[in-house]
Amino acid sequence: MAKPSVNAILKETPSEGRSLGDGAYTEIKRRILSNEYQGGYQVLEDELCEELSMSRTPLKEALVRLHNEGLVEILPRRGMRVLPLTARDIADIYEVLSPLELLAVRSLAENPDNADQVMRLQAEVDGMKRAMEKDDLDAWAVADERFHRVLVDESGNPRLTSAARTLLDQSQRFRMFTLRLREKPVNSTRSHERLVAAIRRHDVEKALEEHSGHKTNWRKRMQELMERFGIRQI
Amino acid sequence: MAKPSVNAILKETPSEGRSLGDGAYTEIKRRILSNEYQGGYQVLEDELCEELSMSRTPLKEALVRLHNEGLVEILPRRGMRVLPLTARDIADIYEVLSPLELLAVRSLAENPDNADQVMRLQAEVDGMKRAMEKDDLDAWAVADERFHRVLVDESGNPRLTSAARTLLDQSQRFRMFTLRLREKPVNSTRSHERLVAAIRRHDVEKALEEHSGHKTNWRKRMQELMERFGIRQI
DNA sequence: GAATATATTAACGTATACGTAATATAATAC
DNA sequence: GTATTATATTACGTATACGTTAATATATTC
Repeated sequence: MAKPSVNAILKETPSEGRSLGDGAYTEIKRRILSNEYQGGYQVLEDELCEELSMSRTPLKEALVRLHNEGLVEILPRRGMRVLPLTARDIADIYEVLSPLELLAVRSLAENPDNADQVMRLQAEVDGMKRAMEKDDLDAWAVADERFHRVLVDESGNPRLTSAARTLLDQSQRFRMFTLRLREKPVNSTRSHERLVAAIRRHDVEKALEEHSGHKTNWRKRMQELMERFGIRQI
Repeated sequence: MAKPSVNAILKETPSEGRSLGDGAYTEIKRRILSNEYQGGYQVLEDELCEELSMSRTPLKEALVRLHNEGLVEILPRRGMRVLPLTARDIADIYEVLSPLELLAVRSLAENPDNADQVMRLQAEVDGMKRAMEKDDLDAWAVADERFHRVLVDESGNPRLTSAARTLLDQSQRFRMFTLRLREKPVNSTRSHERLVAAIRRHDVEKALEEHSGHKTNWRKRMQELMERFGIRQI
C-alpha cells in the first residue's frame, strides 16, 4: 500500500517550490517546524530521497539550506539530524530576536505612512481574536506566526527580515510544542492588539514598551512552563 | 601557461575546507569579500568549475550557501552574480549589526569572568596599533575584522554569532573597498581600545556608550565618504 | 570466550550523463 | 533590410554511476 505521494504535496505548494530542491526544502522544513520531525530525529539521505521521491542531488541542496538555517546538522555517513532545542537555545533565540523585532516595531511606528502596514498587522490580530472566540488554538498559532512575520517583513530592511525569519522559524518549533501546554493565549492576543494600536498612532515609546513587556513576560512564562513539565529539550 | 592551480590554494586552507564544496565556498567567499569579485560580477557555473577544477556538484553546494548568506544571486541559465551593495544596503547592514554587537558588548561586560575574552580582544587592538605604527593598512584591516569577529564569537550566544557573522561578512566588502579612501583609522583604533578597557572593568554603561558612539560616528563618516567619492554601489 | 584481524557493507562525496527549456543563430519570406 | 520562423546551442536541473572510507560484521587467533 503506497503512502500518499509526497510529489503531490510538493506540487500543492505553489508558494516557494519551483524546483525539486525547493520542494524538498519546504517540505522538510514544514515537518521540522510542525514537530513532525522532532529534535534528535535522524534519517539517512537515501531514506529521505525515497520518501520525497527524488534523487540525492536536489535533496542535498535542501539539506545544505536547512543546515545553514540551524535546523539540522549533517552527519557524515549518518544522514541528517534535526537539532534539538534546549531551554538554553530558546533563551538564546529570544535574546537575539527581541532586539530585531524591536527594531522593526520602531521602524513601523516611526513611519508616518504606515496605514497599510498597520492594516496588515491588524488583520492578523483579528485572526487571533476570531480564533480565540472559536477556541481554535491551531488557527490562533497560524495568525500569531503570521503576525510576527508581517512585523519583520514590513520593517523595510531585508537583512532584518532575513535574520528575524530564521529565528522565528527556529522558535516556531517551540511555540508549536507548547501551544497546548500553556494557558489560552488571551493576554498574548490583547498585547498584540495594544502593540498595533500604539504603532497606528505613532506612539514609538509605547510601542517599544509594549513589545518589550510582552516578550519579557512571554519568556518568563515559557521558562516556567519548561520547568513545570520538565521539558529539557524538544 | 597554466594558471596557478586553485587546488593548491584550497589545500592550503586547513581551516574550514574538508570537502571540495567547503573549499569552493571558502575560496569564492574570499574573492567576494576582498572585492576580487566585485558587485555585479557574473560568471557561469561551468566557468567556475573549470576555474576551481571541480565538478558542478560541490560547486553548486557552495553557491547555495553563498546565496543563503546574501552574497550572490543564482540566475537560471546565467550562472551566479555577486550582489552589488548600495549605500542603502550598507545602512541596512549596520542598522541590524549594531544592536547585535551591542548585545555582545553587554554580555562580555557583564561577565564577571571575562579576563580571557578581554585578552583576546586586546590582542586584536594591539594588532591594530602595531599596524598603525607601521602604516600597514592591510594588517590593520585584518586585525579590525578579527576584533569584531572575536567580539561576537565570545558573546556565548551562537545565534548572535551566526547572524552577526553574516552581516560582518557583507560589511567587509565595503570596509575593504573604503580602506584606502578614508583617513587613517587612528580614532577607530583608539575607540576600540576604550571599548576593551570598559569591558575589562565591567563598566557596562561606558562600554555600550563607547560602542554606540563609535558605530554612529563610523556610519556618518562612511556616508560622507560615499557621497564625496560618488560611490553608488560596489 | 575475549581480542584482534580481516572482510563486507553501506553511505556519502564527487563526477558524469542526460533531458529540457531558454537563448542565440541561421534561414527564409517579404 | 527587416521580420519571422526554424534550427542549433547551451546551461542548468536532476538522475545516475563510481570510488572512497567509515562502520559493522565475520573470521581468526590465543
